[in-house]
Amino acid sequence: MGVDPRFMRTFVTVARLESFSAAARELGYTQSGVSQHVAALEADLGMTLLRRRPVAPTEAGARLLEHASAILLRLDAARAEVVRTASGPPGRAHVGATPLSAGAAARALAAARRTLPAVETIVRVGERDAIAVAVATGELDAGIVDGIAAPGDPLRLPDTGLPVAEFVEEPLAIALPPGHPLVKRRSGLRLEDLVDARWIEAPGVTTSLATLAMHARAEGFRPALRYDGLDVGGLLALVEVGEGLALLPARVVEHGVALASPALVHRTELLAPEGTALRLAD
Amino acid sequence: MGVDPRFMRTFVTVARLESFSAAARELGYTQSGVSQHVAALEADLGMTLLRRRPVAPTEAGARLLEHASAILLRLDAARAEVVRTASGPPGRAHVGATPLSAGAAARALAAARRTLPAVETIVRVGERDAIAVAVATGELDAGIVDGIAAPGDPLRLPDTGLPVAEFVEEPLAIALPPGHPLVKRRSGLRLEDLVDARWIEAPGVTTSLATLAMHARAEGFRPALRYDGLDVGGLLALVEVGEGLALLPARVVEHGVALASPALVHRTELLAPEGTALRLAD
DNA sequence: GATGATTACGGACGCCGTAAGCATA
DNA sequence: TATGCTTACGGCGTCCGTAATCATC
Repeated sequence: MGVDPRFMRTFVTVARLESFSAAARELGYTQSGVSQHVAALEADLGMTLLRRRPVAPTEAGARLLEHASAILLRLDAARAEVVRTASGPPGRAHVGATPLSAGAAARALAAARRTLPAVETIVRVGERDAIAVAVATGELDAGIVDGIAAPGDPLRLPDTGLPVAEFVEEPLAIALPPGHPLVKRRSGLRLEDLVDARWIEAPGVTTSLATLAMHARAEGFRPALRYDGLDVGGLLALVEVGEGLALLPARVVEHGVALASPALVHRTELLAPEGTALRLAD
Repeated sequence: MGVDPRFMRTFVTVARLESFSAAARELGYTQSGVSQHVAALEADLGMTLLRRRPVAPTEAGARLLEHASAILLRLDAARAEVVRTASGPPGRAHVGATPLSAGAAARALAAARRTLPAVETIVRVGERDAIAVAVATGELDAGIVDGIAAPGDPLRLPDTGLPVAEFVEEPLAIALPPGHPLVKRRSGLRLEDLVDARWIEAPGVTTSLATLAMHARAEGFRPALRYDGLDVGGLLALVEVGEGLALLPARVVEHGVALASPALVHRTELLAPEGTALRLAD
């Protein structure tokens, strides 16, 4: 009846590794134990969740998987937040940042240095959701992430219950190669006008084209090229040689055209438990 | 180490009822069992979660509470969604609707009647989050809810993993008493211009003033009057006699002024598991 | 036949009720 | 003193490992 969350943990591991025995190794159980975990889940729900040999989720198992990882994440977040209340003054400041917010992270740390004692400090640059998860689970003490959103709207992050401590919104611009006819055009461009343009998919740096399409409420936005780097310079270089366009905060775009005003903004959020010493304000 | 989710369930119940024995009665345990549940949680997390006599959450307990209800909801939603995959063709159509979307619900049902067999049908009108939760946990088969949002943005609902099957967006208007100087003004009004107006807080019908303030990115919006009804007519009547203003879909507003265009829209969403026969389209 | 999942079984642990103890209003 | 939470203890169910069985590539 109660369904131990560890069973779900083994279930998602088995599904990910597509193997009972591999999951057993990873989790420190025996092959038999893993089998029993899955069997218990299946008995509790009254249906088979995995097809065996090859191991693959059934229809029901696939549905459970979507929920299971979210639940496990939130469980970890809950534990982390509770134990955080017990810890005294911070002896460390491990901060995560997305590439476009690394500058903001640096300034925030510098400002905090004035009041903070000399604690061990680490800055880690990574993908947005990964940073949010790391902060929620207590692996990091604060995170600064960015993305595009409607004005006033929080970023769409994995559901961890983590509060947005602060945020800053900036105008967006479409980065273009220098000399492009649209550069420095008087009036701003609407995103919908550029569905058929050659876009660069750079999920590590800026919003993926899929979410961009959702905000523009338009189909299309097919990637001409994919950039897997975690830095803005590389992406801008690709734009400059004409490989494609990218939507970025106007601040970092040298050659480009502003986005028609209030539809979308670039948003930088500070994710941290209450009482953080960091400030985004400039 | 594993923490049975039932422990969290008892924990939130104890916190809600502020009593171990009352929680025991409600959950069908003995007083001793409840005590042991809480003790197990406290032991697992290594800190006390509740102060006794009077029963009140500690700092750590309060943090846990925020997560616990979300986790329990998602657990119920996961179970409901998995068992739904097993159920064959629907033998019933229990549909929930918020007051402002009851009309849309009626039309959707009428349209579905053409293809659907004569199944038992119930329409329940209720508060927005309650309907979302009921659909997620399988209590209802579909829900139609409404609220205000930025164009293209989904409504902010409790995190259940439930997909938005369909949605419709409409312009908003500020309902005014007839003869009000602003009625039928040429240009639309911005929300920020009306922070100091007399607003009616009607959480059962339209968005609460708190979320309204968040979208307008402005403080203020203090309620002049609170309306606890679940119907639009009563709210409009209050507006008409000059008790205050309300933000509503333009469709239902007879005397009023349109909202300056693209900032906010009224959004109606169909919440249902995949494969629903309902359609919002008109 | 080898790899890998399931079933059988036993020890240990954990859940929960009964009943006694203890603290606070 | 009474109400209400905690602790002691015992039965039963559950978890998980070892080992044997079964199935699939």
